[in-house]
Amino acid sequence: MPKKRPSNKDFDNEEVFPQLSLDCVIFGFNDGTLKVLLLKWKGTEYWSLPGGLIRQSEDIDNAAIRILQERTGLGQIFLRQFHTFGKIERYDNQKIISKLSHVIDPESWYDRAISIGYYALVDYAEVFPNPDQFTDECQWWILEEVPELLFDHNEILKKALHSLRLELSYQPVGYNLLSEKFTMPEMMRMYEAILGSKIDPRNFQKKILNSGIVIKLNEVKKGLAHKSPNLYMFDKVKYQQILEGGGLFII
Amino acid sequence: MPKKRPSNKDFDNEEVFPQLSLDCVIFGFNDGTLKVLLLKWKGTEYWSLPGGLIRQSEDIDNAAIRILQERTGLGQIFLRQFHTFGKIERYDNQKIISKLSHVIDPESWYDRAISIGYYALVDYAEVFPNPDQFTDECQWWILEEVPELLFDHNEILKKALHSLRLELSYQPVGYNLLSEKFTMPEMMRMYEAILGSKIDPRNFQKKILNSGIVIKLNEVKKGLAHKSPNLYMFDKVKYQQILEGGGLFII
DNA sequence: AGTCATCATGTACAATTTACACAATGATTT
DNA sequence: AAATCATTGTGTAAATTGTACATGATGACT
Repeated sequence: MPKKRPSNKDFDNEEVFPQLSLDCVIFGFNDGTLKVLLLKWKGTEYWSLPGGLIRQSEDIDNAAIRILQERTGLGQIFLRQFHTFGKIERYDNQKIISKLSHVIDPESWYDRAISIGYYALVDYAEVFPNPDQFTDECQWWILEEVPELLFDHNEILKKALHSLRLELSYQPVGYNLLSEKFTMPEMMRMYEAILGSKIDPRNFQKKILNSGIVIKLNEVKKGLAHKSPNLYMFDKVKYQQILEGGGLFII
Repeated sequence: MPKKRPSNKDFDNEEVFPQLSLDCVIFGFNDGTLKVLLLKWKGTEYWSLPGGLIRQSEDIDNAAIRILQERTGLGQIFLRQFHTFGKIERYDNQKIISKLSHVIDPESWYDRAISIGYYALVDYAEVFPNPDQFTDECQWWILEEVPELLFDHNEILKKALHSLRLELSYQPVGYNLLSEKFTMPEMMRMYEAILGSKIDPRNFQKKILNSGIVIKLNEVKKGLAHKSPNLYMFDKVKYQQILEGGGLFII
């Protein structure tokens, strides 16, 4: 079915896997809402998820780490492979080519590609968004306000969020979305943002403290408009114990 | 890193994705234990999971369905994509070539391949195991007795089982592992086999009946050595409702 | 000094999960 | 025909977990 199948090269002249790509859903948390990092393609108003190709010389997990590094500047990342997308018609190829022909070379474009999806949780405050060579903007979007994306990226995002929610329900996930020190309401709002529902603060606090994954500090967060909330940190040892098995946790 | 990159063909002369494969972990349940369908490579004593290549003309889900159909004869299948394996050194390539050089052509063999893993749950009694063109035996193995497998297939199997266990705990998965009519102890032993732990029969029965996914029939299973157990069936409507969303459920 | 939004906290009730033992069945043996 | 034996089927009480809910304390701002 594909018309052309040139041997693909990436830009370091590193050989890459043909017809295979990797897409990253990068979640951040700020101001009480979940955010996603999106890229705007050069000379267009079209947005997509960050992604890239997989080099012959790297593990796919490392490809995801590299792409994340390039887009966010972060080295310490929570990453999960969540699904591989391989429908024949993931999106309308002609439409994509017509939208992006000034950036991509239609001659070296495959009719079909399979994409491996990863999602990442990062500390919003430490990210320096960085466009790639196809794009001229890299920006956080509020999850609920994400526009129509190129390719099948809305579906990928939806599936990533679904996987994140599932994971959250049986594992503590927050580590990388919050700053090192955080308040209980911050953590609670993060859970609310991910799950998309309200949580009772008393029950939440009880549950989190009972699990032992956080340590209460003798410090409060000053400078807010109201009562200064107490600060907490994750108990890294306990946290890791609970995460035991399953997934890629780089720290 | 790969030395050769020929355009790969499969045997219907259908073009396939290069450097990409698909592996299936096919679970069955019989005689109180979980079983896995394995293939023995021609002229060797080496076993592997069933697998294959992905055609340019099919969705990856359909590739998995096709492979399953070819190995088991079954059309109605419960399938889940659970992970994509993409380490550089998933296994020792030279070792594989030396073991299988009489079956595979080392010239058309990639130095590296990425494999998409699916697991399937099938009704043991209805499967007709069927080797492929590289193998001369297709057989059920008891999960605990699975030998050392070719490639990284022991790891893939381990991850599949892990995913199945996770899924079992939030979805009623049994439908496809049991015959149409089954007894409560059979169902319980299936859960025990998957989870690898004992379950209290009174609590199990209570839970399953309360969930409403099974219907008690006015029939017992005769011919056993002891008291004839009652038969049950799944309530398909209820079952589907509970499965709502998430995953590939082919029926 | 008063106002106000936010933070911190405990108890009672409901729901769920866990632990646990014995009588009934029906094929097999004596 | 009676006894044996492995297996099936069933209920209750205790413990645990989850849920619902309201008020006083704080600290910046006016």
